[in-house]
Amino acid sequence: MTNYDKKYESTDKYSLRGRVFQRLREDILSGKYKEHEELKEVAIGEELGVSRTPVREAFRQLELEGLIRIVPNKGAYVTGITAKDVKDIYMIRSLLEGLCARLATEKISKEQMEEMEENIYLADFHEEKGHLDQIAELDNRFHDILYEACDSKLLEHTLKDFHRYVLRVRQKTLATNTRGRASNDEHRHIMEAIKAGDAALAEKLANQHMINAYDNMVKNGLKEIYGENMGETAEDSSDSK
Amino acid sequence: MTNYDKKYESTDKYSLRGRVFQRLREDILSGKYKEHEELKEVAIGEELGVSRTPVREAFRQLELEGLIRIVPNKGAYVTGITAKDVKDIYMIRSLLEGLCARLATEKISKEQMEEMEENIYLADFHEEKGHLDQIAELDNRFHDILYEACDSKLLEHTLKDFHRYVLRVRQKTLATNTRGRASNDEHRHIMEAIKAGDAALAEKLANQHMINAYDNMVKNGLKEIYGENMGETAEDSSDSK
DNA sequence: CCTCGTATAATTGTATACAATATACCTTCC
DNA sequence: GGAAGGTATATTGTATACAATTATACGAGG
Repeated sequence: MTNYDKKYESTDKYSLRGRVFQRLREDILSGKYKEHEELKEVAIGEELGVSRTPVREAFRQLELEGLIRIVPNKGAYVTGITAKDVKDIYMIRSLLEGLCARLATEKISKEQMEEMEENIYLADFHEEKGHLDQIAELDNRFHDILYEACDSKLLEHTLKDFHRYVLRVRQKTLATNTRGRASNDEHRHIMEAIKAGDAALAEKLANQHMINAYDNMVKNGLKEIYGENMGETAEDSSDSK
Repeated sequence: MTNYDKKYESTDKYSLRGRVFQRLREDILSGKYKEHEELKEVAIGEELGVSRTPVREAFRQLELEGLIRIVPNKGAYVTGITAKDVKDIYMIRSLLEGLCARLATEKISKEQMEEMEENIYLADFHEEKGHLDQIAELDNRFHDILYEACDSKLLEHTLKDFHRYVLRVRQKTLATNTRGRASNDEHRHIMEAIKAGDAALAEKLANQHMINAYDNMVKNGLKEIYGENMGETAEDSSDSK
């Protein structure tokens, strides 16, 4: 057990700070607080019935998670994700998910393997029925299983960070297209490679899975959301005020 | 400009919290505070002449940087790095430094290219003279230049995180061996590949550079520092008290 | 001698008061 | 009318007081 999971253990669910942190993270990821929106300490505190102290500490944590940006003596703002950020993240994830799949081939446990198979089976079912929410949920869970199976807390932590970071964008694009089936087929092939003990193939398939996911995002509206200026910041348009 | 560098801009150097944060980070990385040592809010506050509030906020940031671990209602402890952690980091860095070198081949600026060449030239000089401190400094700087040259704030940020994280270990191993020359030669080859526009070669060389660096660490005392139990935690030996 | 429990001390968690800073608005002067 | 400056207000930064929790020491009971 490394320091990294203990770090996560310590993300205190029951202290006020921990609850504020988790609540704000949820609200940012779900879109309740929109990009570039200012978060005021007193307003958040009153809404949650706590003082400024735990709110401030939660802010410091959210900043390091990359979800908000704190400008000294000014305020805390929900960060925007640029199209360039998304591209970079998928580039990085492509390599690291490949590494993760390769390591998982050696390290995956029986239970994890079974949950992975069940995950794919269930996703097929919900795909038939058109249950978009469940499909998204299972998709997320598939990757989490993979992360946990690689037996590297550091890699797991890094990948979960990136994964969470792009969730905001994914929610806007995945629900309206037909990527679900293809994605699950790719999951199946990755799983089969791992089960067969073919680490090199698992790595290659996981690499490609990320590339496909990104390509699909671009095709299905990423540019519409973030503008044609892929690579420029979305924040520049709101800096006047 | 993405949110990530703005995040870094906001690492306030002049507020008390920012100064405490940077000071503690320095002290942890330099080894003033040893692994598993407990950091007490009042003690740190008195030493730096500030109240607990900025210290607490600095702790929250240090935790997210992975330098300390906060156990609710108990305390803050300097994190230990296990041999497994180091191995995982170098595995990840190998891939990402390769990606970084590949991207840098397209994106590097004239100034960055020149600083890189100068860096290698200077490192040769100090290698001749046996200036170990300068060699280490130039080695760090070479990688920072590479990170900055890839034109991805996200990748840069991620790599700097990992780089900083292993510095503590590296200081214990690099100063006493003859890796300096070989390392600088590898830097030169990476630089030449970038200069020649050969992205694939630059990636491959950067991959291998990390693998070599790790192999050298293992040969030169990593196990002595962290025990033979590569993969187990160093923290288990201090949990009784 | 060991174990358990209680009291006490030490430490962190939270709230609040006060200080410093930034923003907005209004006045004044050109 | 517009620009410069100052004052009021809002917001964050810091310090401190108090509450809650945890660790420690000590003594009673077995």
